[in-house]
Amino acid sequence: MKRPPKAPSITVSDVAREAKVSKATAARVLGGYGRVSQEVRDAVLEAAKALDYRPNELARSMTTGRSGSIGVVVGDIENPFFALAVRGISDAARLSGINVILVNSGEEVEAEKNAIRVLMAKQVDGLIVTPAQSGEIAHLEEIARSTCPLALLDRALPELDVDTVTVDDRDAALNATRILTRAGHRRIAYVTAALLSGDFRGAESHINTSTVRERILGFLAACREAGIEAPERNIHFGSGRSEGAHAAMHALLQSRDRPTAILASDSVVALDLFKAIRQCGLNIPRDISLITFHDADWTGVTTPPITVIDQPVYALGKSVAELLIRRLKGDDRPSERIVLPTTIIERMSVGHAPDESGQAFESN
Amino acid sequence: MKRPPKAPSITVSDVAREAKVSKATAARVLGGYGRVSQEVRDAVLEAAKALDYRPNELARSMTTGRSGSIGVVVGDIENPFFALAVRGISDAARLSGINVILVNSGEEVEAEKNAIRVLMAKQVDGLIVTPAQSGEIAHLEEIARSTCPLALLDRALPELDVDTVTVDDRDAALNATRILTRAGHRRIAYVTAALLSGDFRGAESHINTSTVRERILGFLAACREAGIEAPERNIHFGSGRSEGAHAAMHALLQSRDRPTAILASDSVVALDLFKAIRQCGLNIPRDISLITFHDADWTGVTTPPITVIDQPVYALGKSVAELLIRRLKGDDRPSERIVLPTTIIERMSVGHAPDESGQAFESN
DNA sequence: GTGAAAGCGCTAACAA
DNA sequence: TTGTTAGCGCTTTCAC
Repeated sequence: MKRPPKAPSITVSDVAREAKVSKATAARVLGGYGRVSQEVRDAVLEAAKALDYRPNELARSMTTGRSGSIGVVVGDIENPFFALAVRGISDAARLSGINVILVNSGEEVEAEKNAIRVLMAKQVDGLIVTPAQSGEIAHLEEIARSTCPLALLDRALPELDVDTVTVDDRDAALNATRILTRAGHRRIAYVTAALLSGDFRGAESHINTSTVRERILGFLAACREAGIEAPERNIHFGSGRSEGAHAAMHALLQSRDRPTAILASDSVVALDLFKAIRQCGLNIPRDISLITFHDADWTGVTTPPITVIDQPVYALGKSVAELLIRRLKGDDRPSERIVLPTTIIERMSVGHAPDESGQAFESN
Repeated sequence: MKRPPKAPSITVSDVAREAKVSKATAARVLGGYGRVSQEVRDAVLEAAKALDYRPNELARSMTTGRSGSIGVVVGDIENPFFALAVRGISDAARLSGINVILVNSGEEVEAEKNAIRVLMAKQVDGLIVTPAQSGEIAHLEEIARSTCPLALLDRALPELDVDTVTVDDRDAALNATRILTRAGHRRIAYVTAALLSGDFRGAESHINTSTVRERILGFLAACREAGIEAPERNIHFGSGRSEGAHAAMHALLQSRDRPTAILASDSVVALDLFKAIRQCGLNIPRDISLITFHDADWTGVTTPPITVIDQPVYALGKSVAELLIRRLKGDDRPSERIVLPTTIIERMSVGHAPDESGQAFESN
């Protein structure tokens, strides 16, 4: 069977001719707008079926200006957190008959910029983004200024007044850290894959990715509450999946004053930490305690199972999509910032801090 | 700041007027085709920048017939297997400047059909699909007959003569099962999330999703080789994430003649099995051995770590995308079926079969 | 209720 | 090299 060089696709005109009506009339019934008599409608539909007519969405979008799809830019679709959030978005979108075009930024601003450019060029009706870096948001500000609705997922940007859905990161970090301090830990590390742009030391309020800032604020608050000095020394950025990060993790675990407890920013980081802890011959929870954000599947099956901060990830995606879709439908209330609550699932990865003599107590 | 009701976007004509050239000339430099003198080009580019011109991809696609994007339909983006394969596809696509539109079918044929319809309507240049069900492939056959290149990922369809990339599932299942039989196991179960359409008993050759069929063939071959009778009794379909599947899993593990070893079809099923095994108070590998397809992250950190079939998942995605992109570029060699090799990573989840008296030996 | 005609923003023949 | 002129397939006035 040979492939014809070009697909001679059936158009509205073809259907109109077949049904012996005008192009406009055929278009009306095929496009589902305007008023058409029942008889004519039936005739057109029959002709369409006979000819196997398929609408050309592109042409439709071009005239209407609407594409019926929204663009979603996430940091890393391989992270179960995003995978689940995306399902929340997809489900909500499907309910409204809206398609989702998904692009991965790999947490790189350039990729993010490019993705947004492409999506805009494809005339998406709206955009959902998890900003990769808080430093460079000019491209997002531009969208916010435009007529294309933008919504932020998981990471708020204070200077961007758009619909945003996040979780109460500060509270979550606070509560998680308290579990650690109450177990007697003093050397507690917060380990995140996020990159820090510029210097940090005490300038936590200048971190403008909300997720990162809020968590650090919660972490520090709990530490200070427990009278821990200079807790900010124990915040470790950039623990993503790189050689350097891996090495840094090992260095951290093998240093003389290694932390006795760690709070991980996501399940991917936590898994890396878990592996590194093992490789260093350390035992959870005897030598070191671990709590992580995100109740990933595997956290319940390790030995010991990991205590986690359970975020309503699916709801996060669902809500942000609903917010965006409401905008698409013309709602123009002032932008909303929804903060979803988290809970902590206590499992077995937190133990008492080893005492100064080096002897350890088990617990939990 | 008020939002204007409509975006008066800058068009080629606007740029042409500003640069004092014809629309065609402006279009040539903006679209990057045809020949234009350097001076004129600069003038147009400058005008475009001054006006902040953004091309309308939709309009472009409509005239060229090409959209510069490919559609990808996967079963479940939350499955790390697909997430990784999708990254392979995305990376390959990016290298060719092609965009990826991703849709989740949720392993449902209706959703798959719908996704394909939408993608075609959006004029994607090509399609990559992991067919949800082998029974209903009329919609895929239709694409195959059309001018839109189609490529299959991970699951081959014998009656569909299109580019396909899979792994050597039969060989993988054969080798994995042999590890089990050699450890003395006789009651070995194969557990898969796949649904069986129609009856099964001995009719394995009628299963037309290659992945499922090939694995079963390999599994059965190894069982027969070991002299195990009626091994097909131990094949369990439909172990996805449903109430029923969960119950069935527990029933299987608690039955009098429960298997002493299990081969799982993917890491999601394996994790569920792992949890169920624990809940039933069984111990791996003492009471039951476990091997799974896909070297998911977590399989190395459980106690014990799980022996896995390591599939080249990223390469799977990358290859299929490369094949498809080659087609887009006009290559019309006969369709190719690439089968990638797998390896087995032996960890600690396989033990000797308990002897008939019920006493167990540990091993591995 | 129906039809004729004018575009949407772009590319692609064809002339000049 | 540049400009002119048609469309792509659809929606949308605006008459009839």
